[in-house]
Amino acid sequence: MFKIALTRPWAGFSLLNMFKSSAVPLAPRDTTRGQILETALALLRRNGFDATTMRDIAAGAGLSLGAAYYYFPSKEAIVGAYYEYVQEEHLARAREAFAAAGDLRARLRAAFHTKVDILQDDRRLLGALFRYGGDPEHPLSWFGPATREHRRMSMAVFAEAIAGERWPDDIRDAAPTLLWTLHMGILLYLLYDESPRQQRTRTLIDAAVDFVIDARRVVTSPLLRPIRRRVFAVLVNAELLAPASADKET
Amino acid sequence: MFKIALTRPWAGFSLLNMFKSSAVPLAPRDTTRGQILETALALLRRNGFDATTMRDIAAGAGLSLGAAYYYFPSKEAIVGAYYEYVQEEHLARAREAFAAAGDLRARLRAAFHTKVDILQDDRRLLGALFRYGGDPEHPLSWFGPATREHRRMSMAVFAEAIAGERWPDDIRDAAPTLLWTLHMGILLYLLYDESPRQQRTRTLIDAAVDFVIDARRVVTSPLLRPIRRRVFAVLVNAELLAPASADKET
DNA sequence: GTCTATAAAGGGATAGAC
DNA sequence: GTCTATCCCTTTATAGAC
Repeated sequence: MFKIALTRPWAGFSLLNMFKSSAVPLAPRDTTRGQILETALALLRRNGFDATTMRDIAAGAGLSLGAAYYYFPSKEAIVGAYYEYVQEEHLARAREAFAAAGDLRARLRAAFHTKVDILQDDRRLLGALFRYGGDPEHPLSWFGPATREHRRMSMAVFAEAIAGERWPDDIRDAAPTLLWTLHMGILLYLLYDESPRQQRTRTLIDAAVDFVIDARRVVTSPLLRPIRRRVFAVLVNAELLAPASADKET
Repeated sequence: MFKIALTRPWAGFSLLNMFKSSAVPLAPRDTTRGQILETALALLRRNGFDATTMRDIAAGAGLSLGAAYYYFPSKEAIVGAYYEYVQEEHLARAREAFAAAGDLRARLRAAFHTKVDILQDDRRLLGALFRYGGDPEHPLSWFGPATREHRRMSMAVFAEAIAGERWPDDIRDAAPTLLWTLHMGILLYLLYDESPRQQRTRTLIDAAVDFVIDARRVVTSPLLRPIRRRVFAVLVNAELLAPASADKET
């Protein structure tokens, strides 16, 4: 098993590492790998995960089945490559929007809307990714240890969105995680949103951001400090929140 | 296709209807169906969804493959039957705990803990159910239209937990949905909880309930009424919350 | 009506020739 | 790197025994 694996491009790497080590953004048309990815994503978007077979993908890319498996160890790996692309694209688009700037409300809206911009037409594919969330062992699970780095990068976008505002330290630490959680909820909503052009998700985002702005005043109130303390302590203890970072020089 | 289907016990029913119409609780050992279910659940619990084949199940129950398919249209249907069982069991156990009563804190704890009691040893199986959540069309999706009745029943347990307390009407309407959402989050946590006997999930539940008790005071405050109103309006509009029931005679 | 036996289709994945 | 051939499994469907 090991010997054989070494003859393949993804040998010795976890699925995840493979995606990350691809210097290629998503689909450079001139490589075989790029052709497979492009074909696969078109098919996956159109027909969903189960209805798209590796045989379809190989045929669409003008290759044999075995050749497709040479480039991707599994169908899941192809979906994983798409996930990497989404992450990079979100960071890029959000930063662009942040540069145009605006107040906190505008930045938060941008953080959520750019993500939905990217995912809006790929809801069936999103649903395919969702399935791995139930398996802690799976390298593609959104909540598993294997994707910790993914989550960290995803949360970093929200950290950038709220940077430059004055926050109590504990809230600044917790906010990216809380916003990421909200964003996961919004993505679940998007999955089920059958309104034209997913307008309802857009409306929900704006309302959710308004709520966050409102909640900011309430939650930062000194009156609620005891509750806040206790809640954060519980979340840290449950490993749902990173421990407070004391190293904040500057 | 139609003619053949009519000779089978699940003919003319959706997958979901089939589960619901089963007068059998879960596994009455003396029926063939019960034997299949019992065998299947033992295998699914031990080996997970993908590693358990219909051939294993049939063999374990001392039947042919075809016979297994006679009773269950698919492997998913077997998992679905388990889901029905969980629902009924939760209602029964929670009601028993509610009868022993106690204050709101005790009742809320009971509502969450009884659910975890039932699911604790079946985390791999839970993960298998999770996968359908990404597919709005799937009859077993936890968030799809096909399982609306399931959710309603699940929320009803939480409605019973908070019954008998004094609440503002809008909060009484919203609370079961909010508690159900919290409970889904806790189940996700349970899925990933590798601590001995899932002690961390138990701790999280207790803390979450404490938070709900705390939050009750804050959220019902007249000062927050404007925010509350706006949030509930948004959630109703997003169809995440049922419209306020004005028909509350008595 | 209930079940067995079996086959065939479809698809993920791998082996090994070239 | 690419192909063909093949394995294995799920699932559907059918014929027919009891």
